[in-house]
Amino acid sequence: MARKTGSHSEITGPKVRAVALALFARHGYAAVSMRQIAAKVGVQAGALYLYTADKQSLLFELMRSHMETLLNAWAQQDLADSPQDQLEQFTRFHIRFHLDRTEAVFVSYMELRNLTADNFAIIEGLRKRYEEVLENILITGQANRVFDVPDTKLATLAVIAMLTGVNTWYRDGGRLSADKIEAIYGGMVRQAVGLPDQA
Amino acid sequence: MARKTGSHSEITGPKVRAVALALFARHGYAAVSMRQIAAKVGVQAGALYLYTADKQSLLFELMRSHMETLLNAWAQQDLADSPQDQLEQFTRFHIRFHLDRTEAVFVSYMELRNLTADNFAIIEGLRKRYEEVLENILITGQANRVFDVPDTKLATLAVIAMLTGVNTWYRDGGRLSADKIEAIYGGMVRQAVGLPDQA
DNA sequence: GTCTATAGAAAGATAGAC
DNA sequence: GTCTATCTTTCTATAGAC
Repeated sequence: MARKTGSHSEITGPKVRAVALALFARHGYAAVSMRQIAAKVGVQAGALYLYTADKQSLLFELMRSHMETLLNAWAQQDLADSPQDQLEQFTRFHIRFHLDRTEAVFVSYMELRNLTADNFAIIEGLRKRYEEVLENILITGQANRVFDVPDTKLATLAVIAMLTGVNTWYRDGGRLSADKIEAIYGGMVRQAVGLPDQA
Repeated sequence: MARKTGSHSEITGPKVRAVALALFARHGYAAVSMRQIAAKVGVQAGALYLYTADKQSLLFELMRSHMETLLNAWAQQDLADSPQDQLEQFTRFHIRFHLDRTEAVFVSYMELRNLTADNFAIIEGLRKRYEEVLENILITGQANRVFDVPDTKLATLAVIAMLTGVNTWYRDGGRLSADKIEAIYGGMVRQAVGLPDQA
């Protein structure tokens, strides 16, 4: 019952995905060859097809996994009581989660057009579920008259774009710590939805 | 002195760039072949090299041209007097300009990693010059105590990310007109920098 | 499970005819 | 100015040995 010696599928499989993620993030899906991935993993190109049906499946699996990890991570949050606190919670959660996975975020935003139509539809569905998390917070706060948001749909997209934008310039060891950035963005988001400067 | 009949460099050259822009925007730089571009232009692949030194130069020229058009368009604006009005002017200008050139915007943000190091540095320089336009407005408004912006650098990046994000979801004939979108985003930006709901 | 070998297609770019 | 033809390289994916 012992597994055959030399079998490394539990190691090599994840390594293939990790290497592919790094290379896709740096050079782009279309610019990366299966040979490049194989070389970095330390196997021959043909061996990759033991771990993925093809290059497209490799990309899709990376994106699907990223989106589901995101949704699961939010689902495990202990949701705050008031819409104001939920908004701050979401802001900090979003920035932190995305700064912790810059490669997956980059690939998930940049490589959408390289998905097949079917795969694209699945990823889009997951992305919309995440947007609904924020929109529901805004809708509740608007109904309670604590927010001033003329269009919750646009505000959702505006806030998410603003927060995800941090990934385009943040670098470890830069001028501001992640915590400080969360605080500053938290303040800007509060003001953007019409809350006073401090609760 | 008459130009040789059958010479079309003034027509074909721009057409090559227009076709390349459309294809790069849709499929990505790395995924588009010179043969595909040539087929859409209506020439053979070899003929493209009469209008561009290579594929990289074609990409760079599209991005450089886009950024310089952007900077020139802003330079020709009649600048408003107060920081508040300048901020609204910038918001409307940015959304309008970017919605009018979705392909160039897409390529200029997505294909940065496919530029050579030298070309990347040039494009980055142009992008920073544009960011300074907004940051200078925020700095002035902050100095005059009409804005409440704890960090003008972060606020600059946050506002630009928010505004450019419109391009990811806007479609002609959608729920909201460009003018309405400008108004709603104008309001959110005002609030984000600490201005009251209406001037 | 990984290898070598290779099929088969397509890429960027150039040469030289017209 | 555009063409055909081609050089050279590289690609994804598969077949079959071990």
